[in-house]
Amino acid sequence: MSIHARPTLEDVAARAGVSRATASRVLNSSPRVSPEALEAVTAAVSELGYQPNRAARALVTRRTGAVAVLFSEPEPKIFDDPHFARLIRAGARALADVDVQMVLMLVHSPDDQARAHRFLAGGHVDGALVFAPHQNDQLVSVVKKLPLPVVYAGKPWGPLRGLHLVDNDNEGGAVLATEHLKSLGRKKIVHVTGPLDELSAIDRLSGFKSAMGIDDKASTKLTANGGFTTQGGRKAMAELLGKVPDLDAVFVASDLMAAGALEALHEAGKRVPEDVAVVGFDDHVAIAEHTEPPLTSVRQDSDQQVKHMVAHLMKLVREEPVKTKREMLPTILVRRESA
Amino acid sequence: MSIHARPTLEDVAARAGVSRATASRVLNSSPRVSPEALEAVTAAVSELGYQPNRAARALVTRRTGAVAVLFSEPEPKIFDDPHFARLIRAGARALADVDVQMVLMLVHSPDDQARAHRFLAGGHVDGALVFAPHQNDQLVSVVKKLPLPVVYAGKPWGPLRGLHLVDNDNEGGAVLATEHLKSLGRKKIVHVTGPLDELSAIDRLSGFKSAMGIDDKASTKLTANGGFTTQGGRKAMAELLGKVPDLDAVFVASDLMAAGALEALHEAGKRVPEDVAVVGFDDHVAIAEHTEPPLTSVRQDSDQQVKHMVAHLMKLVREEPVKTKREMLPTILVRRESA
DNA sequence: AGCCGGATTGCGATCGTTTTCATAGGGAGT
DNA sequence: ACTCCCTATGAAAACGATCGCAATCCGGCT
Repeated sequence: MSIHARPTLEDVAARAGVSRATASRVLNSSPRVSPEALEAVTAAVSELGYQPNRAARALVTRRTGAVAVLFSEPEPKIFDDPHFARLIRAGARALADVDVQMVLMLVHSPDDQARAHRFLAGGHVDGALVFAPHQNDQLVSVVKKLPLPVVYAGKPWGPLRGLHLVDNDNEGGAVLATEHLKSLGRKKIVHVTGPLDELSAIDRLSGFKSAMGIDDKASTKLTANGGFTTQGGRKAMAELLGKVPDLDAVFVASDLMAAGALEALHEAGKRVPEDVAVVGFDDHVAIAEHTEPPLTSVRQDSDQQVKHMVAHLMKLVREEPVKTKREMLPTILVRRESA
Repeated sequence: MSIHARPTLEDVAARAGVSRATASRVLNSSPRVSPEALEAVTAAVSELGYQPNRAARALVTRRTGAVAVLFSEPEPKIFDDPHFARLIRAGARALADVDVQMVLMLVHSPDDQARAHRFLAGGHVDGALVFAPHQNDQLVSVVKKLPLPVVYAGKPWGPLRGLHLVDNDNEGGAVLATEHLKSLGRKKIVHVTGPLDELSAIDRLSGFKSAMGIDDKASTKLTANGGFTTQGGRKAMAELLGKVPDLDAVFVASDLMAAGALEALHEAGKRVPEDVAVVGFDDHVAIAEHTEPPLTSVRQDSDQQVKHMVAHLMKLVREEPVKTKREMLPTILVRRESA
């Protein structure tokens, strides 16, 4: 063992005066080790600054200690939407916490899909976290038929049976928002939706409808699509001001759109919240706290969501039993000044 | 070999009627293989859908086939600045292209630094790409003393000797922008800087000063710090309008700030570009094309930058000779309507 | 004293590659 | 025909961990 070579388990064992096997058992916290052995090995490990060789371990355990994180999202969104950065960050954190490598793949083109498929099928990772909210996402169909543990963020489009996922309670959050507006005494409440090829947007719309006690036909008169972008939110709000001149409250399905909606309201000379009360969704602090006025919003905790996804995935990877295939995370209303 | 087990090199060799060694040589494109062997093995590989086992390879080559991508940035920025998403995306793409796994680490707290240090020292990756623009970044000092190939994005703070980096020509770009404004006949040109603990911001300021032919003292009268945020850009612009009432052009050190600056100019009743010409920096399309009016900006190609960083790093990893330790990427001016 | 059984331990095989070294094969040169 | 050399190949030894199996130790019983 030269000075510069990293110590191996063999070195640790020698130093601790035990065999490789025993040292290994200590590292994997097996119960079948004597207290003395445990202590000796632990000491040796820290004295030598030993770190297990991932490759060697992976070779024999047939686990890579890495998971793929797949984002399927059209180009422009990734750049604009701060939600992504947040999710990526949460993923990096949560995976690092369990000492698993995160392999990030951004999948857009069919080329990317092919690459992702090859990579996943190649057994380079133990599992995958998939963020693919859109309708007919090819990535989902590709991933589905792979013999690989997968946990989805939110509901992917298509049949859900057999899929593992962690979703936010979009519908419940929308009900919360709408009820809040009603409780303020608002009579004419409208809704700016997200793109209706995303189930989160659809669920928020359902929540709105059910809290309002209206059906599809009635709801088209009270809603407009803002596409989850600031510009879209602005336009949708303007549209609604035209369709429903006497509106006095609006539930906007994302904070990004709400920022746009506020601009449109200001331009139309409406005061918030006096004339029109506004509730957003996401509780994206960087946005919600800096709008004029600060935005009341439904909080969905992405950090928690990702953390749960990771925990769930790791169970699947270790083939531990999971109680539920689908987890639903609660949402809460955060009051600021806009409603 | 059961149906479900992935084929090994042994299987490929058997099918091709050669030995493991020869098959391996084909996979690593060694020159010492006969054309027939090459063909037979290639065929066998594709028939079996063989994919080499990374762990086994890593074990013997002592290379992991993974590199770390480290971002050191205070929390809020990561969420707001679209530049990050772009860099991450470019990194994912460029690394996937060379079939290397990207391990993303976002490093903020001292805790994160410790974790990163442990991880990097643990030999879990072959090298690292480091994005750490700020002064006195602990991450840089940690990374520096590791015996690990590292390529920096832009100049890290501190002594540069021995460091490998790929930088954009910030100074040149700033000169380009300023000269352009001069060539439009503008007489009173001011500059909104980025945070002066980032060398990119400093370099852009130097470019401005040298194109204007002014010294430090003169420059403080003509500049204000916008901190690379939209809000900051707005405030800085307002400040400059106060300090230099007769200004007729402004070079803003980032598009994000330029968006803020435009708002401030509109509020002050200035027309762009008639009263005040504006040039941004980054050519961040999602911003520059949607401002009012569309923004003339200096393009720095982040995709290229990252691609070069990856190429450079891979050379270091393979211990190939590199001609220059430092690469400088050119910038160009993209004209739109603001100047 | 002899035997039994549970708790610890170590031996050695194993994972799937790369790589060194020795060998076989086959012109070319004498 | 014999050597010489160069090319293509294969046998086998790594790489550093995990884990099944057998061996050892020890106290407690008979």
